[in-house]
Amino acid sequence: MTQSCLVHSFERCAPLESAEIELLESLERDSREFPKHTVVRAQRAPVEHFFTIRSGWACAFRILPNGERQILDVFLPGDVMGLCDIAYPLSISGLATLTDAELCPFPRARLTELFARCPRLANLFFMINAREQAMLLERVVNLGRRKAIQKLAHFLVEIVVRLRRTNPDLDDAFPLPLSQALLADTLGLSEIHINRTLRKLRERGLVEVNAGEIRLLDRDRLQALAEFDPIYLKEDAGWM
Amino acid sequence: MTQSCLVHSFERCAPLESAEIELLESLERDSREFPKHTVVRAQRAPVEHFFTIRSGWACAFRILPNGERQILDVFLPGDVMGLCDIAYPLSISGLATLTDAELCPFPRARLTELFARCPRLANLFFMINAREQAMLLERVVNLGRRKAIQKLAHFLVEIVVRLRRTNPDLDDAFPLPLSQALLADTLGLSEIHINRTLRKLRERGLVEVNAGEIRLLDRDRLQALAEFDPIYLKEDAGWM
DNA sequence: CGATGGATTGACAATATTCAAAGACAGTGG
DNA sequence: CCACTGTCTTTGAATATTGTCAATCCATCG
Repeated sequence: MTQSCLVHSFERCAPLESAEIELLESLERDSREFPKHTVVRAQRAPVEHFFTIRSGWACAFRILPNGERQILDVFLPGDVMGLCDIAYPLSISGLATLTDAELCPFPRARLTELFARCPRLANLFFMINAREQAMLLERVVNLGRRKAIQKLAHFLVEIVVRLRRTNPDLDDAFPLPLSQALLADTLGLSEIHINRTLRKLRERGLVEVNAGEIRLLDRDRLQALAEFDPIYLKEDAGWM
Repeated sequence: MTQSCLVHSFERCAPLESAEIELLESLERDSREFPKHTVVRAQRAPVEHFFTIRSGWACAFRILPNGERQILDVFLPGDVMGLCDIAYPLSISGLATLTDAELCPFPRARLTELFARCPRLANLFFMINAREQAMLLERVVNLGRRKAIQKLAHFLVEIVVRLRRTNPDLDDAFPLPLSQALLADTLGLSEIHINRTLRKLRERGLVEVNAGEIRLLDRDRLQALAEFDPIYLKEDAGWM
C-alpha cells in the first residue's frame, strides 16, 4: 500500500499501472514540513515548483493593492496546489499553509519530462487540473450568485465532502483552521458579516462551533440551503 | 500563413514546429456555424467535444435551481472553450454563443491520442488550460473583493486587452454583444445595478455607449479604477 | 500578569436588490 | 405605412443585504 497522496489522488480518477505509480511516487520523494501560516511561495515569485499536500491545509491567495485579501483556493491532503501558476514566469497568486503541513515540491521542469515519458499520466494531470477548474467555477457561482448564508453553507459542505474522500469515516465534525477573517476573505465578505452569518447558522440549528472545531448538525438542510450539487466533486472519470 | 485560430492561440505561447502545426490544424478541419444565442451544449449534457472559436463570441454559463444565471466565462476568437468539462461524463456548465459564431468541435477522445503522439502539444494544452484557470482566479477576485464599478471597469479592460491580441490594431471601441442582463450575470450583480453603474462610468467620462458599441475613453483611469493588472493575460511562457 | 489575536455585539452607513413603471427600439404582420 | 410585440434600457422609491467603526470579551501564551 502506497503512502503517496498523489497516487491516491490519481487513483480516485482512474486505475494506475505499477510503472505509473512508481513514476508518481518518485515525484513525491522529498517532502518538506512547513509550520502553520507560512508563505510557501509569495505572489510574483519565480515559479520553480508546484506542490502536493501530504498532510495539513493550505491555500492560494491574492493580496490586492489596497491591502485587501482574497483566498482563491483551499487545499486539503491529496490535492495538488500551484498548478495554474506554472504557465507564468512569476506566480500570480501566493501559496500559504493554514496549518502545519507536509508539502511535496515538484519541479516544474519534470512535468514536461513526465508528459514525454508517460502520456497517460499527462492525461490524468490534465483531468486533475480540469477538476480543479470545475471547483473554481463553483466558487465563481458561489461568489456571484449566492447570499452570505448560502455561501458559508456551501463552503462548509464542500469542505466536508472533500475531507471525506481521503478520510471516508469522518463524521460531520472537523477542525476548521480558518479564522473568521480568513473565511471572510474566502467568501468575499467582511469579517463581521461572517460572524453574524455563522451565528445565524447556529441559531437555525445547522452547525455547532467550539474551539476551532465545527460540526454540521443537519447536512441535508445545509445542502438544500446552499443549493449544493456534488456533481463537480465526483471523481471517477469513468471513461479513461 | 495558417487560418487556424488554435494555431495562433498556441503560437502566442511558444513557437511551433510544422508537424505540430499540422496536427493542430487537423483538429480544426470541420467548423460549424452557430447563430447568435444558441446553446451549443446544455448543462448536464454528455461531453463529447470541446471547441475552438474561429469567430464570434461565446460563453459558459450555469443556471441555478432558482432560475438565476451565472456567466462563468466569456470566450473570444482564438479561445478554447469547454476544456474543463472534459473531466466529467456530463457537463457541469452550459456553452452558448453570444453572437453568430464559427466553432470547431474537437472530439475529446482525440485529445488523448494527441497527448500520446505529441508530448510538446500536451504541454502546451496544459499551459493554455493554466492560463484559462488564471483568468478564472482573476474573476474570483473580481467577484469577491471589488465594488460594482470596479467589477465593470475590470471586465471591460480585460475584454479589450484580450480582443487586441487577435486584433492588434483595435482601438478603444468595440461592439459589446452582452445585454445589461448578461453583464449582470457575468459580474454577479442585478441588471438594474449594472445600468446605474454603467451610467456612473459614463458620467465620469470613462466610457461611451451607443448601439451595442462601447468606447473606452480613458483606459488609464479605467485601469486604475479597476486595479487591473495585466500580468495574468501575458502569454509568452518564455521557458518552453 | 499584560499582550495578543480572535470572536462578539451594537449602531450606523454604504452598497446593492426588488418592485414598478415608462421610454426606446427593432422586427412582424396587417 | 402603421400598430403591435417583445426585448432592452432607464429611472424612482422602498427595502434588504452587507460593510464600517468602535468597543468589549475571551482564551492563550509568553
